[in-house]
Amino acid sequence: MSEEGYDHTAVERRWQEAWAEADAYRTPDDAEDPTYVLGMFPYPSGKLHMGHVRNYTITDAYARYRRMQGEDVLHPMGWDSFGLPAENAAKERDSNPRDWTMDCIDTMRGQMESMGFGYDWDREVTTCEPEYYQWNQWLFEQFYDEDLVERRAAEVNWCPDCETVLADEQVEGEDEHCWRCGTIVEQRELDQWTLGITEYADELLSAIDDLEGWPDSVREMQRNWIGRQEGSRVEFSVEDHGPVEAFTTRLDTIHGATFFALAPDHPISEELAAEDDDVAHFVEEVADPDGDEPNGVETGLTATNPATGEEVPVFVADFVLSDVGTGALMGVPGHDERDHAFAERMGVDIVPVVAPELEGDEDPEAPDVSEGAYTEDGVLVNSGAYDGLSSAAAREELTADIDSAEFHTQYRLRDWLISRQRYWGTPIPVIHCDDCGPVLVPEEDLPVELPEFINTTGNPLDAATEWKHISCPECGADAVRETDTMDTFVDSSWYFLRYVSPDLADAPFDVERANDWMPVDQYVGGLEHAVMHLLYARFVTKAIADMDLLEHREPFTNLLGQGMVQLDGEKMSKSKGNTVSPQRIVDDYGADTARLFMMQAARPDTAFDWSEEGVKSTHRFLGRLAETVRSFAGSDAVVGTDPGDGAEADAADATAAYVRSEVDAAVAIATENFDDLGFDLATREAQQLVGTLRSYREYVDAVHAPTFRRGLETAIKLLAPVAPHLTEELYAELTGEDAGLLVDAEWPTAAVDIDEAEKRRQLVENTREDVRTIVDVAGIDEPERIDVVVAPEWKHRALSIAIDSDAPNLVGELMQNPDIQRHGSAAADYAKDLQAEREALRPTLSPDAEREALEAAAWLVEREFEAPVRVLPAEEANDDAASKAEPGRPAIDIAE
RNA sequence: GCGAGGGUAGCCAAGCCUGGAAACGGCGGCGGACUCAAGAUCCGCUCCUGUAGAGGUCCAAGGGUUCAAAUCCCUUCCCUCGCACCA
Repeated sequence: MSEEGYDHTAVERRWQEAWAEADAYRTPDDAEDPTYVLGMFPYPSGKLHMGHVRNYTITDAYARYRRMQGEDVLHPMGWDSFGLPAENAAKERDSNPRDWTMDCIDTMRGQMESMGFGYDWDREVTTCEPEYYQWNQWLFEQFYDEDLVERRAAEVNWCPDCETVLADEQVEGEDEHCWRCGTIVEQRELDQWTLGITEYADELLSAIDDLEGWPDSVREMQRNWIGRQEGSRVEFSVEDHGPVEAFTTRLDTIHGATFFALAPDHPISEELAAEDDDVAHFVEEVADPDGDEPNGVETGLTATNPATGEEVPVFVADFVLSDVGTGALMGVPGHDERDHAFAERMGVDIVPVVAPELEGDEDPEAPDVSEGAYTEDGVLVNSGAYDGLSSAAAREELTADIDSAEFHTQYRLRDWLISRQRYWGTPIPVIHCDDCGPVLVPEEDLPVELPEFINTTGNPLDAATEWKHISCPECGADAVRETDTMDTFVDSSWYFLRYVSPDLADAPFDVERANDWMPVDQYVGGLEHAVMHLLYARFVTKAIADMDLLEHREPFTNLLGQGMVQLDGEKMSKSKGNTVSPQRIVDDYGADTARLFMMQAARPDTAFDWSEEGVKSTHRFLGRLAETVRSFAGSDAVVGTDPGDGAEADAADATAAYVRSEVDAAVAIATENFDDLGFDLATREAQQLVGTLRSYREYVDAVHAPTFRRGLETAIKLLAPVAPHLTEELYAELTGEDAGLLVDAEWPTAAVDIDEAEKRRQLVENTREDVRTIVDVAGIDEPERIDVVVAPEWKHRALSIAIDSDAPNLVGELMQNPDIQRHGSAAADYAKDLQAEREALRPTLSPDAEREALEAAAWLVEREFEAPVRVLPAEEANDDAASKAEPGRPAIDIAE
């Protein structure tokens, strides 16, 4: 008989409408500390892809689960809708970015609805609307007032394809390519706006330790990115040029500093290049900062080593980077591999000044550094008065003793460059006046709205002359607007706050409500944002907190980085042409199938392969589920069914008792897994329960209706977060009109704990396997009767005494117990067994629970071997069998 | 080079934090029930040996801790990701 399946299109549409009608996902403003579940909002590129579907299925399933647990839930969605693709698309189509973006948003919102994602659309946030981006401008001005905004001339990353600058975080890989388009970036010198994220470097770093709900990988990447290093600044006096500052983490090695090196673009190098052809030639022709070889040129100058007073040669070298430290360094070839290589090439002295620490009183001996540097900490030698000090102590003392030296902590993190030479972004609210310089647009004049799009080769804002020319707010003179817009990561650095009060007209967010609702409890998204978005959001949250606008200093309590959806082990991508269209899957199999397949395929944070076979199998499962519910709901059995758990209805029905215990087990296990986002295991459990119910239905003439009904209702509820449409439909068919919507229904509770449930399953499974093994190994063709004999009570007692006992002689202790002792040699034998395995003993089910579990499962054995099964207490069985039975391992006797 | 995360049966993938049963589930393969047949569904098997539930070998490789290790510790190899002439 074939499964007829179900009409997924009709079912899904029906319930999407019903949910909308009921406003099922609305989070009222007076909700108290709702569970805040958030997926990273998408860039509206036009169509949902599988990555989106996975991301948003995870948040939706979790949000639905929490809601069924009785929690208020905040689960909003919005659009990260500024950005270059819209501008490019507009140019290609001779349209404008706004219309194109809005079309994309409409399409994607429709697709999200058809996936059944339950968002509170009243809280939708769209960053390209002035109602949103005015607050980017407002925040920019607050940051300005807090001295967190700077305009500075700097060497910046320029993407020639995007025709704009990029922040350091947006340049990726060894080849330094643009994060968005992959083009190799160039350097340009420009006046640009930056936000002072470095002010927060220390806190951004140290607070990572407390982000226990974040993946280690992300925490580590952020630590690396911030790149805190403790060391000392020290000045070397360069002949004719005065003191030059260098940074070092190894001031203890300063007595071995035998040269001094400057970056090719260090101011002194540039001065020297102007008058020295060799230096100029090196800087312009030879220097190769990306090469493996440390190249350099002798300047002929010397510098004074402040520790030794000696004159050491000064080089311009390409391995010295102007944006690391001070762009100048002291070279210690004895204790740094790269300095060593350079010194060998240039013929500079190599002097060991740190020796390995030795045991006992032996005098430390300078290491041989002729072939390679000794880079470990140790004990100082060749360092005059500092000889014998440990490296750590020497760093302290030298920093104190050398006049120009001071402790300094250095970061790799740079300020966040937010200027972009693009149209489709938030205008930076600044006016440039020849007399007054850059002036903020007065708060009452915000927002600075984007002018009409002009299709031009440069920045359209430059071409918008009418918009651009304005009078200075301070002196009234003719002035021009800033034509750079903000990095779109500014938009996403605080959008999670806007959802709290999306329509608020006089502030970016409602402070009191944000204090109650934030932080986001569960954030889900791709880890390509591990540094960029997630670091900016943390920074902005902290800065806002310091403006007394928020009591929270971290935005996201728990972070899940969802894994990729792959095809044949490869990432799906348009360029590879190996994408699977979510739309097609929804058309062919329905949203529930797509969602359930994805959630059961793997844990949400691991990559998995898309499999059409798997999708089909999931679809067939949903068909079986529908058939099972419908044939029951449409039968006479359901009439007059008490919706209680039915446990008391017919205690003698062992098969029904088995089903009930499996229902409890499924609830206990699925609930625990939902709690920690283990959707694969949770849905598996629910699917297994459906299988159990179907086996039960097939085996008995008539199911015990209350039990069966509870089983179905449980399966429906356990699957509801992942496959909401079909379960809603079946819930209505099973419970009738009055029960209300499944989205609002209560999560089921289990009568057993996981430990108990697993012990039962283990016992049943082991016993069934033992029967199979015996039948197989003994070559029994058609068993006549199968007896399962439960261990006598006294053995259970002996076992539990043995587990608790720490007596040296266990046999002796057990035999002192009269209840055990009176079983004579059988007791002695068992006691010896227990003694032998003493350390490995583990608690089993109680004798009653064990017998009950076996009786309940007897039908499985009867069905499989087509022979009657008796579960007997030891007293009723023959002595031979009874003597073999042990707690957790019943004796089995099969008659042929 | 530094750092993080991994390597589990033919394949995918749980378990590892909190040590205790050849190790969940799916796919593929094999056998059986149902069927004229196919599909679907259902019941088993799928490391080796074994005529009563046993024995052996096993979770990248090697070593260690422990009564007991896929699980804890160390070393090595391989994979993935991030950072990197970082002073």
